[in-house]
Amino acid sequence: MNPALPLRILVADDHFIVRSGLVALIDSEPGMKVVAQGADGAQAVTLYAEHQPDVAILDIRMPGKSGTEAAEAIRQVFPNARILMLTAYNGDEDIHRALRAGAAGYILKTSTGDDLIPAIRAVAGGLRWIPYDVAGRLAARRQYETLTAREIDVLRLIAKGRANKEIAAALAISENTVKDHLKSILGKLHASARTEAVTAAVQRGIIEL
Amino acid sequence: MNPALPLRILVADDHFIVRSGLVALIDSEPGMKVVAQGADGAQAVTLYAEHQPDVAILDIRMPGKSGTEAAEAIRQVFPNARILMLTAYNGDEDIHRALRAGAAGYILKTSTGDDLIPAIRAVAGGLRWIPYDVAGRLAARRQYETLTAREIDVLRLIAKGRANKEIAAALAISENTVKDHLKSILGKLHASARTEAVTAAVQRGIIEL
DNA sequence: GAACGCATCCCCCTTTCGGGTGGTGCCGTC
DNA sequence: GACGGCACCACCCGAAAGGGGGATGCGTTC
Repeated sequence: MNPALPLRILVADDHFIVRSGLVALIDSEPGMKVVAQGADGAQAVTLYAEHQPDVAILDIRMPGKSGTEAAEAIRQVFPNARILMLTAYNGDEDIHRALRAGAAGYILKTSTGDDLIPAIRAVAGGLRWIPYDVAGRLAARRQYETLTAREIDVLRLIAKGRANKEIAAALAISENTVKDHLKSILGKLHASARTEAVTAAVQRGIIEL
Repeated sequence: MNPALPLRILVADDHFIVRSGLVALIDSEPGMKVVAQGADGAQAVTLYAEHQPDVAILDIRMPGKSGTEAAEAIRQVFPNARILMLTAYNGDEDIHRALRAGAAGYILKTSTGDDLIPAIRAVAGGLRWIPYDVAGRLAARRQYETLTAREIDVLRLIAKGRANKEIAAALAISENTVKDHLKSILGKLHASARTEAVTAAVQRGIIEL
């Protein structure tokens, strides 16, 4: 990477105002500039392939394809993609998801330019950027298994308040099978009741409300 | 208000990046400029009194004193304060709280400059500014009664997946009473099961996950 | 003081849920 | 071909949920 050339950056966030803030902060910094902007994960993937920037800054929560999904999609095609995940929340789940999806670092939306710019440079240089206060929490984080497509189908209907019998009718399967999927969901999410499963899944970004 | 003088604007948002975006968008617009920035509701109140801007743009959700609380505090001292509420979410509950707190307008963080600038001018001119889709929802909005404080206590524990018996123990009341509150919650939110009540309440901004 | 909302408690009942055990067929991996 | 994961189905059973009913006390509002 030639230090004489400015860092080329892609930003993706569903909030136009946030994108404007990022652009303002980045473009006013010598040696880096925003070359593309997207409003959701799907756009981020397309724009990444088109511009192949040095760093992609993705909001972790976006409508449609989320930042994590976009990161996974990008890194399937460009395994060396350097991704900096942006989030409004400081929850462990978001952070872990970001890193698992292949992000090299993450920053909070509360970050000032004094934090954002070094983070971008670090990620561009192939380093990781993880805020100190949560680096330790990550290791002790509780693991959970991934849900299958069918389990997520069931979970979405559970979130709508549907009873097992109604879910069975909607998916054209037996109520026993719905219960089977539910058992599996409860086990994987370490939940003891359907309501807890739904809130846990929402917090982890598995489903949306 | 003299049209020759630029509109003086206060922005308050806990996300530095969002503040930067607002400043960039506003200051690049002729006839308006940001005169003060705050990171929470308390700062917004102090800065408002200090600068007495033409328009205050407040994030509805901030740590400590929220945007709605700040708006109420400001309008107690300055009843003619023109407040534009900013939010990432468009839950009905947020919108109602904002308008009830005395906000003249309401914009989403997804808004572009083409939406933000007219909103500021409208509010500065003493008009209301409600996004079209929000206005429609407000009119056609499914009416639901407000929950009591105790019902929200119960609902929060339900959202955590607690059983009625556990909730009774946590709140030091009888399980029958918990069931009574739940019955009331289900009726008020037009839900048929506790899980649906939780998702409906989250979507309306009554509780958070 | 009557009416009302709120919080509290109690009973009843039926349905649903959650957890256990068992099985089949399919598909991909080792 | 054996193994594991997945989707599917079945049965049992105790616990939990939810939908009725009625009741008390305590404030506030009319």
